[in-house]
Amino acid sequence: MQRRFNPLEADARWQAIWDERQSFRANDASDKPRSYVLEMFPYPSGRIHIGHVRNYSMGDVLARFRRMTGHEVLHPMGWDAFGMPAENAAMEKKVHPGDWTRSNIAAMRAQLKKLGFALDWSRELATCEPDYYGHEQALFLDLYAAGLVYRKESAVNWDPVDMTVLANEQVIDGKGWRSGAPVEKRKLSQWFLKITDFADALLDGLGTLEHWPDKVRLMQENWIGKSQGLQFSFALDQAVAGIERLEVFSTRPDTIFGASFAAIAADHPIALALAQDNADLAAFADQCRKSGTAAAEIETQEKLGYDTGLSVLHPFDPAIKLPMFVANFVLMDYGTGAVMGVPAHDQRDLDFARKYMLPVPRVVAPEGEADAPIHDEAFTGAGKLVNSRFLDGMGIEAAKAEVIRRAEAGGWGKGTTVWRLRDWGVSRQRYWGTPIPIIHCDTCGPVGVPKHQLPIVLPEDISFDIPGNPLDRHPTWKHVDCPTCGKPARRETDTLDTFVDSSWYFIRFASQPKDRPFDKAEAERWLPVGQYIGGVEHAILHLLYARFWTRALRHIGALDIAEPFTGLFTQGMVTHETYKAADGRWLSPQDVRRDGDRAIVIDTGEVATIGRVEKMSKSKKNVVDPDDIIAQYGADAVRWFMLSDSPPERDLPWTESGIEGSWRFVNRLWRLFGQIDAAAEGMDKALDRKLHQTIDGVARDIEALSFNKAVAKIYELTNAIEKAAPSASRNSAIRTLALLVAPMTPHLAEEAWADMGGEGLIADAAWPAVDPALLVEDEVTIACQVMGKLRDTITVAKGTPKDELERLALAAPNVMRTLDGATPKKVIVVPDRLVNLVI
RNA sequence: GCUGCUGUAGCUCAGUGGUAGAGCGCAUCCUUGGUAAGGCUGAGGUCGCGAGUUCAAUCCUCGCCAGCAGCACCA
Repeated sequence: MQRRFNPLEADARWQAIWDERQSFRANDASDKPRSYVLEMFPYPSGRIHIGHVRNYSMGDVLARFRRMTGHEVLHPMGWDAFGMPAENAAMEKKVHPGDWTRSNIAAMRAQLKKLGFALDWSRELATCEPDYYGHEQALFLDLYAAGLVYRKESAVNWDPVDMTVLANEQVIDGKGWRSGAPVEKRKLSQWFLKITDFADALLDGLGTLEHWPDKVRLMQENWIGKSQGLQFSFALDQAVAGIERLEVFSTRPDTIFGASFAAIAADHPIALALAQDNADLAAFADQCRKSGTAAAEIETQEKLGYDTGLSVLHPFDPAIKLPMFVANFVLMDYGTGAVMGVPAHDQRDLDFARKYMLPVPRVVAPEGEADAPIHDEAFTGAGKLVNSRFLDGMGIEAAKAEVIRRAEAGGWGKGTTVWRLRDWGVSRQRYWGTPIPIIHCDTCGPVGVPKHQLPIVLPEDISFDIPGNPLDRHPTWKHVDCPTCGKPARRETDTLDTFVDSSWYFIRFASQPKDRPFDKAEAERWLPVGQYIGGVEHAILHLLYARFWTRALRHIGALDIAEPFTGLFTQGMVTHETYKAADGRWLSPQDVRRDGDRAIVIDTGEVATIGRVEKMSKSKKNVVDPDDIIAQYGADAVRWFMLSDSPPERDLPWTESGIEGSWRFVNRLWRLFGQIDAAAEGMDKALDRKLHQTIDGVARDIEALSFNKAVAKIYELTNAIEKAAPSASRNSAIRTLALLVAPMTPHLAEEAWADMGGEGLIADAAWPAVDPALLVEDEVTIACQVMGKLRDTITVAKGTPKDELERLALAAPNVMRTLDGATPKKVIVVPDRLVNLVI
């Protein structure tokens, strides 16, 4: 039996069988332990890319492994189907966003199926269908009723040519990415979700997420940005436009006696008022607004200020007057838009003070350094308060508490927590999204759509011929009667941010009744998601929003889960070399042939420049199409390559030789599977031991998502089996090997299993049991060292006593030669490990 | 600037307080009736650098260097 493994034929055959038997359908009624394995659902851009293949291969290995270890597994797939690319396609190609999206979904579904993933397709959903977004509207109304949704004016990036709102990343150098027109800031009334109500809970919750990468937790922590301090007010020495006090926030109220100036943002109400009749100040403020916020600019930007000529009075001593500046480093949208400047203990304030020759009084100092002058570096370390009247001698924390206490007693300040996190603006002035289920009535104001009228379905007859929001200019769609008073009213024409769609899809996967978003009890049986796998680019927004949404649902009693994803894994990208032609054009890998260290352009024979290894992207042309690769090598070789080599959290460089190596290995396995020798007898203890160590190790590695380690162990086992002489042990090892690779190369494994006469499908088989007795070696190799240097080794039975080891080591030929008759001064014996002789 | 991660063979990575490993690549040879291949053998490593702990450090500790990533005038 030496026929070749033919993946094209075998892949399709097994996929059809799994489909037919509904092998991967999750059983809601099962009493097995449950395991919810989820990969971030894709945006239906039209084609699966290699990054998806890597992501879903990892999830699939885990899902299949969990099935083999007796779990009832939920492993679903769906489509994050709303969003701008569909509208862009509509404008460029004159196709309806719905048609475009649905045909993309069909194409990508077919691609995914060709990879043989163990998915429960019966739960497939697309967020652009009314039977999904209608339920989302219901949830939105529930949150609205609970006071977690509100409306307020907010500035947006407005593209005056496309007549549309742009996301921040669509604004390039102040211009719209598509139109190139200068972007305007416009104030629009928009809907917000009160994520800030949960800021503390979301921050605290991070502590419970032990199976999340530290870096993601840290990123969320930074994003939430909790700072505690004192918010207090300075009295102004003269009122400006009726404003008599300046509110500031400080995390270092202990340094209040070190303040030597106050600074306000260019957009601060006081600055705006003063600029009315001060052209210089107005010009300065304009300059501040223009300066960029890019990291590089911030790094080099000089601290600039404009002296208002006004002063503020120190709250503990009105005799102390501090000058008030407008400064370019104070941000209006953080805290109160005003700060107290303490140059000795804040670097920015110090830079500023040096420039404007302001005093730099030191108020915190380590023991004995009270008089140490401040030079170019602000002192932010620990110490005791000095030059601070009643605070002198206190530690920093005690001083903070004391200042807050006195401020609260005096009624001019309050201990406060300031968050970087803002409420979540969910309004998008676009067509291809979930319509916000609100009706605006001149009499009643905004009114939630009654639930029985849901879903509010997007109108189909729209056009993208002219700029602007098609919903807003649709002739009839927005005209409805007010559900409360019956008078003519208007629908909200904004749609929801697509991050709302992805904030609860994992719940809908777990339970999808027709008449409501989900069944509480049913969803709670599957949730939370035990293992979530996706790209680190979603580390902040998607994951934070989903966490918020889950908590909000708990708040309204809809679902009693605190955290949606107890386990999170962020996988690395798939990268590829880049190639450039002599004229600077990017070349695709198909156009280039590798020849040793050089890359040759196939058509012309020219030498191409080999560039950096980068994330695959269309612009650099360094993409490979999964379809091509699958057609060439089959699904299993692709899956195997995705799992081997690089640790999953790191980037994986795609190489031609790598995929070829995987293909060769698949064939090597196939040949090996054909080598069961019915006539062979006898045990091979060493092989048995290797087998059981591998079963154990691979299981641990898969549980830890260390797929590359599992792959390495399977390579080792394969080597060992190939080298072993025929025996009953070897036959058994070959059979077991099929089980070990079943989660990774399932088509090959099924084929081999059938060939070997295995019972049923290998997809339904159990993970092989480990014999613990075989995990330990009974013979060990002992290192024999002289002065810590290895001179010889001896092989002995495990547990050989110390004195015996010492005797054997002294007799080892190379040891004797090295000792050359000398008597060891000291002998170190570590049983089962080594003997070290010190002379 | 702050935080985190990484540094082991040409490449991608396992690994361990005590003999340094795999895949790919490379070289030699064999096979050409497993053949869009298969196999034998082999070369190749101051385990980033420096110090400390230890009988013994690639591994533990400290310092440094390099690369990558995230955050960032956040008061």
